[in-house]
Amino acid sequence: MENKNFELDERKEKILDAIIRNYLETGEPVGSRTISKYTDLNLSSATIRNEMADLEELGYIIQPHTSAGRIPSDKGYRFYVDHLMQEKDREVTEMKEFVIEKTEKMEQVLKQVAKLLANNTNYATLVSAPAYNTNKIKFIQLSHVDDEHILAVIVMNNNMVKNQMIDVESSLDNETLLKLNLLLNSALNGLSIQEINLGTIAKLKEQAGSHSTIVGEVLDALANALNENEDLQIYTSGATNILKYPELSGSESATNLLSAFEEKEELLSLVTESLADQESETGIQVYIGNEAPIQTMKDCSVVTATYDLGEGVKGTIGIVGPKRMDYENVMDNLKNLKSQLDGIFTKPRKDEKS
Amino acid sequence: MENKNFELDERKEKILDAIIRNYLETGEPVGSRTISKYTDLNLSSATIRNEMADLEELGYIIQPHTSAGRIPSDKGYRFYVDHLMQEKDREVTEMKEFVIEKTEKMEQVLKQVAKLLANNTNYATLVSAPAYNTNKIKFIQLSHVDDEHILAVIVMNNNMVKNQMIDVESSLDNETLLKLNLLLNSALNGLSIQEINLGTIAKLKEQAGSHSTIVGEVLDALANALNENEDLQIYTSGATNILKYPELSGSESATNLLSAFEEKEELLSLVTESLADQESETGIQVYIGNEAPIQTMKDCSVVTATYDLGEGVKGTIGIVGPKRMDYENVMDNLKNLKSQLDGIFTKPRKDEKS
DNA sequence: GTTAGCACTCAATTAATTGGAGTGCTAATA
DNA sequence: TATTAGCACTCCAATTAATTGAGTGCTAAC
Repeated sequence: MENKNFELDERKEKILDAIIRNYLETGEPVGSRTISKYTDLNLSSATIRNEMADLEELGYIIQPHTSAGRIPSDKGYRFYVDHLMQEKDREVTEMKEFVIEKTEKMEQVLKQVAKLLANNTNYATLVSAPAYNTNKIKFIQLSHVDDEHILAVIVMNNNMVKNQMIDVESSLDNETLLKLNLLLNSALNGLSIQEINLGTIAKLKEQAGSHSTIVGEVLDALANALNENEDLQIYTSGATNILKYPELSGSESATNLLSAFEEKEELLSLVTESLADQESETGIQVYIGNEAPIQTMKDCSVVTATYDLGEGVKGTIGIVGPKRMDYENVMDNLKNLKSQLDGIFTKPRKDEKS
Repeated sequence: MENKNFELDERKEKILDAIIRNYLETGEPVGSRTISKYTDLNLSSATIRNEMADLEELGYIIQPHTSAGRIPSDKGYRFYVDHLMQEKDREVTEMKEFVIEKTEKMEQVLKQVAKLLANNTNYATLVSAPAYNTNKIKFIQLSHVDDEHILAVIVMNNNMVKNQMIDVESSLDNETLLKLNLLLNSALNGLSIQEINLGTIAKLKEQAGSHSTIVGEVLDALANALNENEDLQIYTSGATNILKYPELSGSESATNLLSAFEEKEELLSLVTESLADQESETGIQVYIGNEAPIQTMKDCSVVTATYDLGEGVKGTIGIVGPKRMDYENVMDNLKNLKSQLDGIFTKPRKDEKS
């Protein structure tokens, strides 16, 4: 009655909690007798039955068929995640196995994170590379490769490097190349991709004079190189874990899920959605069943965390599994990895041997 | 009797052929009555039965259980592939859908090839990036990025580009950098990775004088960049197709296969093996059942083709599916793609619009 | 408000039944 | 001697029937 929430009194909450916990463990519909013993409420199964009937009416649990036990509904899971689940706030340092090897290559790290998470949770995981669209150009260089090709090397703020080969009609002499280099650098250095607008471009081409076509190509290449790579940098692991859960592997949705993880294109919308959805203070989002951003995952639960490298550069870590998911463990893991990733690539790393 | 092969007379061959073709189509064990009608031999089912008994004794076909039809054994498939199958030698040009969009990026092309093949065959496919270890260095450039970093850009013969960021203690002035560039290029241009031996290195370091540590780092970076990428460049597609075939998806081997395609590490040995196994004049290898290079695929058939970019640079295209595989179609597709890939990256490409 | 008791329901397991495709063998046929 | 028709036999696969048991809802007593 005096509980903060109107629908459920404390006893109902406890019973719901017990039902869900039990179901998470066993995966079997749970009956009144089980609860009667499982809890410390000292109530008979008959009483539990009455309460369960109420809980079902309120939509928190479901009976797969008459004369079966109850399983949590989406609403039930939601309530569990929001109110019942106790988040274990272990300190990060406790978990030795989680220490990420600091490698030069971001790619390696992210792959490793995906794998680590999959191993720890037994669900399917994905990690998106950070979206560097606010990142700035640090340095551009055109080099003569052979008579028909110029190589454009672009270095970004975070020391990410992009290459683009450019075909040219006729060979350029060194002097022109040097001039173009100078021109491009003075015009573009310090700008982010968004900041390169039509004005900048027009001005640049004007200054380039007879070589404006080359400049145009460089700009195309720039946009090209940066977009293309951002588009689809998602690392996944443990997709086959999906098959471990009968509630998923049975239906054809399992195949769709596996395909999604193989093609990765569909996962992109999951990432963007989750990046947009950051209301919670923890930076962790939970999608249950139909709440999931993409239809393919309507029979799953999806938990995502957004890691933040500072300056608006963000990426996503995600876990996809059955609704009957060990939310506590999953969120714990995510929180942990998130805190380790936050800032890892921008932080100075002086402790390396080489 | 006067047949080139000792075990089977012509009639038995025809019957075996009919059995296998029928089984490839239907996936069901095939009985004597079916064959009696299917072929133009005009034999009664009883006669066929006798012949089938012989074929079984010789090991070409198998009876799943008494009172079932026969299915091909591994030996049967092998005979089919080697002697019975007719390879349709369509000209390449016929197949419009196969035209590969010529993109700048090798990666894109290979991904596309994998996908194309998976779509055309409904099996799982993999494409390995070519091993460029015999490829030569075309051009090296060190650039000043900031006070603590130098960027090494290495362009190979085939216009492949590698980057490696190098940490330096203290900033180098432009002149030194220019000198180093000159030195590195004159020493290393035209060499393949194998050709850079200790002598070259010692000499190079000597010439570099006080900057020999930098040179060392560049060489490390070089080896590093080139090895690392060669290690594990395998593109896959259609792995989930495996689930379409009951004989695979039933057992747990399906999960193992899917994992192998997800992790990709295991596939590496498949690639190396198939590169080693090139006896056939067509450049295509067929592994049936236990012949497969890796244990995970013992219940499958694996067909690989080796494409050749010239100068010893080679890669593999592979298909993994059930033993009951449409070998003709698969080999046709592989031959086709192989011929399109052969030399594609080294050939001059003048027909592009830009 | 709680509980014991009882009749009822329904999935899941196991057992029994049947149908049919296919074989192997034998004896007749060309 | 090779081929074929005929028949008894085998065994999987699919169907139906019987059994079990966990769990419920309801009622009446505490």
